[in-house]
Amino acid sequence: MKQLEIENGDFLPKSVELVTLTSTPCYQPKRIKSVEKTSDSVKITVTERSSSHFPPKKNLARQLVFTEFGLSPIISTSSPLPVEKPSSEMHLSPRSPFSSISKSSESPIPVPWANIKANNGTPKGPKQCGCKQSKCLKLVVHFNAFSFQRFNLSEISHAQIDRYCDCFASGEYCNGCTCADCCNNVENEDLRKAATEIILERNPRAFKPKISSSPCSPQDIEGDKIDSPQVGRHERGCHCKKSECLKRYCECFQANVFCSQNCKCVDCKNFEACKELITASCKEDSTSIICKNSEGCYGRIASSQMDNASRKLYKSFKGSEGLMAITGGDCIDTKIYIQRVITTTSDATGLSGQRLSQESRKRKLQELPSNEKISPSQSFSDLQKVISQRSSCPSSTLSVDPTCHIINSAMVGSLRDPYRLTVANVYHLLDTSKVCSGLAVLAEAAALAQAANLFAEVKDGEENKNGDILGAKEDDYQERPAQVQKKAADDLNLGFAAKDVQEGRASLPGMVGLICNEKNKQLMEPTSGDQILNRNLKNAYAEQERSVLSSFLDFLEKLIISKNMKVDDALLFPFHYLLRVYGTNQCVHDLSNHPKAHDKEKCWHVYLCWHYRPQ
DNA sequence: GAGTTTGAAACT
DNA sequence: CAGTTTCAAACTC
Repeated sequence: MKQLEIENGDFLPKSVELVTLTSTPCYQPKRIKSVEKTSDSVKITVTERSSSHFPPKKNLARQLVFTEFGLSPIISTSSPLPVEKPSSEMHLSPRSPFSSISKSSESPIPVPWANIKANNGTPKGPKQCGCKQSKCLKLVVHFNAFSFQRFNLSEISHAQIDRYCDCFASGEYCNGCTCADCCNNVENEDLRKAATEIILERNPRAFKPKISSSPCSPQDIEGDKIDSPQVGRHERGCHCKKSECLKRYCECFQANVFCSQNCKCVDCKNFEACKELITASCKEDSTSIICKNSEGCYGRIASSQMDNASRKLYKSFKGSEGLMAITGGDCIDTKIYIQRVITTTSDATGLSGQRLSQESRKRKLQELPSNEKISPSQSFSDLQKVISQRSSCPSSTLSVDPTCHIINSAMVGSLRDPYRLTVANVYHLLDTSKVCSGLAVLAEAAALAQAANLFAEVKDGEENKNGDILGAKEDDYQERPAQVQKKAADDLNLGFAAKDVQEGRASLPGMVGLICNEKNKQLMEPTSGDQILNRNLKNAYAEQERSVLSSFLDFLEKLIISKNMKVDDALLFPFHYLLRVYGTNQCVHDLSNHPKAHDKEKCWHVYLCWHYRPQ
């Protein structure tokens, strides 16, 4: 344990001592164990975590030398490896630009709390901490002079609020605070800097903004200025469990950003679809400005059934690589939409209040085959991309966010009602799993439709050239090994078709295989069979998913309007889709007369087999 | 204003 | 990685 004299003798205290109880030669997080202050010295005791690769050396002293203008180089007395310096630099000083500006009433900085009012409606003004045990130096801060210098004002204006000592976090000294035993002042500048250094060393990103800027969606630009989007999202995401991300406990909510994929929150309501609710929530406590950032949140939906639903949704649209390649885009709204769908249907099942324990989730995940262990964000991302095509689909007649205003309208006048109850009035009869089943069926249907189109194209083309060739090729196909047919069906996500093929009763004799055959020969003669298949089916994937999801949105729109839905009506989605695509009731008639009419899903399959039967 | 709740971060 | 502890703000009464 050593003590080093302060270089500038006029700068108190005279010595600063940093003691590491354990240390490693490499960078390891440290913890401030204690801070002892005497009249002429300060001792900061930190512990460093041991590393399995580098057994700790105990009682390794590290010394910090403080000068009036900052920290001198850290001397690591026995470390053979260089200590990893934080990527960011701290230049906290009593006269830091941020400090001087933000404290001023004339500050041009729109400090986060500028618009925050206490519950009694009186402006809180610049935050004043009330720390009692941390000496206003402990724990990580997320906003400081460095970030101020580095990021522009519009970025930092979005509330880099921290739960810990706000004064320290903002690079300011405590002034007029109610804190106890405060070390965040001029007299303890050395301590302050040491703490900062340690925090940075433990986490080089600690002083970087938690809320990052990100592009807003096009519709965000709309609307009045007051509701202009709060650009950005929480970098690390929140983990709220009880607040539904609608209270200021939630860092995202507090920072005026919607929850994002980074979040691991439960029962999240902090996404755009709940804008009205958020507005209401904010109006109630008058503590926040509403934003329109369209970053949806994939906060976990607190329902085991929902987990299943998510998986089903994903499964329905699994195999969308083709679409991914085509779309490539990232429409933010789609996340919101899906979440809204999931959330509301989850609510409808009455399970929204039930939280799926991590244990349960884990178990569920383990139950899945390895190839189905889809991370929520992964499936969500896929769905997002799929639906994003909807807005670019020329045939779409829907608004960008058709249900949003409907939901919101329903909320008008009952803004204080829990979102769950309001929406449940619309969705309460919906059965999530059945809707998902409908989606799965539709995915198959659309794939078939697309396959049929391809088939027709190929057929027409061939007939123009040689009317006899097609029949011959179809005959050829029927003689191909069943594995090839199965592969084609699988790749088109034609579950039932694949099954039929396996069972030796190909419901669509020759069609898929023929398409593959033809396309193979036309485009990809020299490549492998799998490659050929994949390329040929790309467009089919895209059309399949686009069609289904577009239709599903229509369906939901109608569903929301209808208040007399029966549970089984969720299965009407395929029919809705069929009617939309073909504009006929013939399918319904055919299905109702079918021996398997009692099973709507099977009927749907049967109908498709009939509809696309070889002519 | 006191007590409770909440969730981030630290810690084990 | 999961559970626990610490902490300070948010919230409730």
